[in-house]
Amino acid sequence: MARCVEFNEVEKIEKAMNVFWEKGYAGTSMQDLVDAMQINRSSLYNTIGDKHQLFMKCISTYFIHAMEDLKSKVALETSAKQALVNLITDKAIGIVSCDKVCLGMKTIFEVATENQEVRNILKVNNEIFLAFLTEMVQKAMDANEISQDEEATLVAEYIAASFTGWKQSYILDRNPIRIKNMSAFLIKTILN
Amino acid sequence: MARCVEFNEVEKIEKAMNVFWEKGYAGTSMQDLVDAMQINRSSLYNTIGDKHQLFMKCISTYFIHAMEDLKSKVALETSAKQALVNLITDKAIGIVSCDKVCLGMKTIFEVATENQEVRNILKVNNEIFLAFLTEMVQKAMDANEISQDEEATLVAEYIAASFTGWKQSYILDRNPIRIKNMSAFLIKTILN
DNA sequence: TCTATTCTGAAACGATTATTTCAAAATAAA
DNA sequence: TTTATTTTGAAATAATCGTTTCAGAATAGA
Repeated sequence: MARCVEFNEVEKIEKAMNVFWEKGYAGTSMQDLVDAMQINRSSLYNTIGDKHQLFMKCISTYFIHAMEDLKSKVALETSAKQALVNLITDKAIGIVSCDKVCLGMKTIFEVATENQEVRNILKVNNEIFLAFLTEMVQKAMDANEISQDEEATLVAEYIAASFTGWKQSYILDRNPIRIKNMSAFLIKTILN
Repeated sequence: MARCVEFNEVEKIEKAMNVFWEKGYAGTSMQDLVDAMQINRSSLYNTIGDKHQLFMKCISTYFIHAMEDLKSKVALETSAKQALVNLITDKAIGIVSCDKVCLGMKTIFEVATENQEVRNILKVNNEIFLAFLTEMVQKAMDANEISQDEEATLVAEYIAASFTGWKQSYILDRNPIRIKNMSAFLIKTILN
């Protein structure tokens, strides 16, 4: 009976995601968003909602992509330990090959402390990631590839926390060697 | 010949610092600042400058306080290793006893990537902190209190990066035990 | 007390903020 | 083609943004 939406929502969300990624939540204006998304202001409000709702969709999309990327890379490896080493090395490379701050990390420090809803979606997604990591660590332990002195959960959390620390270091120093050394050190101390 | 400034600048800067600390740079308005500082808008612009200049002063003040705090705590300890253990433990406790994000960390992720001047002041102060940490690690190595397998600089950077990672974890999970376990694990793997 | 200078308070600045409104264009079914 | 419904574009909204202006209050030296 009526006209249909003309734009691809997923595609537009991804464009919005990149703006938030670059400027942060408070630093991004609706004007920035409609410019980047190439969508009309009222279409945006009609189909997606306000700034906060759009942001939530962006965060979700971001994590879906991140997990897909992660799983595709791990899937190729049969040894759990080697998969972990690859994952850590890959993260270290990822950190130094992009000067932007990962949207997840940026959001944790900018909005998660004040906005309950944002904190919650980050928390949930982080737990999915941690569960995935824990499973890998546990597999490596079961296969006797790495030490079983610590609990798998702790090791997984420790690895995840390291990534954020490396990014902080790289934002300030822009020194890829430091990140490489830290990742090598993490691998050495954990996966022995 | 003329009237003098009536307010204590240092005192006002500290009040401004707390606002930025809570709301971030973009999230803080000049209105928020004049309200918290209890100072007139024009007095603020006359004596301190615009938002950016005020922010820079806040960052400086923040780091001065942080370093003073750090040095006073370390000064009491004679063993370099024990001083390191205390420092790490203390940081872990600090992270879980405040739901706010450390102003330094918050700023690194919010503004440092885009604003050269902010990045630079953070970088300089971070290097002072790292130099201080490195010296402690080196002393502990020289005294044969900890392993000398790694370079002192790397160990110091690794410790500093861990703090940021722990904060990220705590923002999401609010789980003090996790932070305690991670700090214990760091101490165990590094200071042996 | 007078005068020169500076600080102070409040109002005003134009630009931008997020969001809403509404007439006109578009389109799917009748 | 007509009609009912929805999208779209642009303008308008009221609020807030960072910053400036300026008359008047305050004060230190003459």
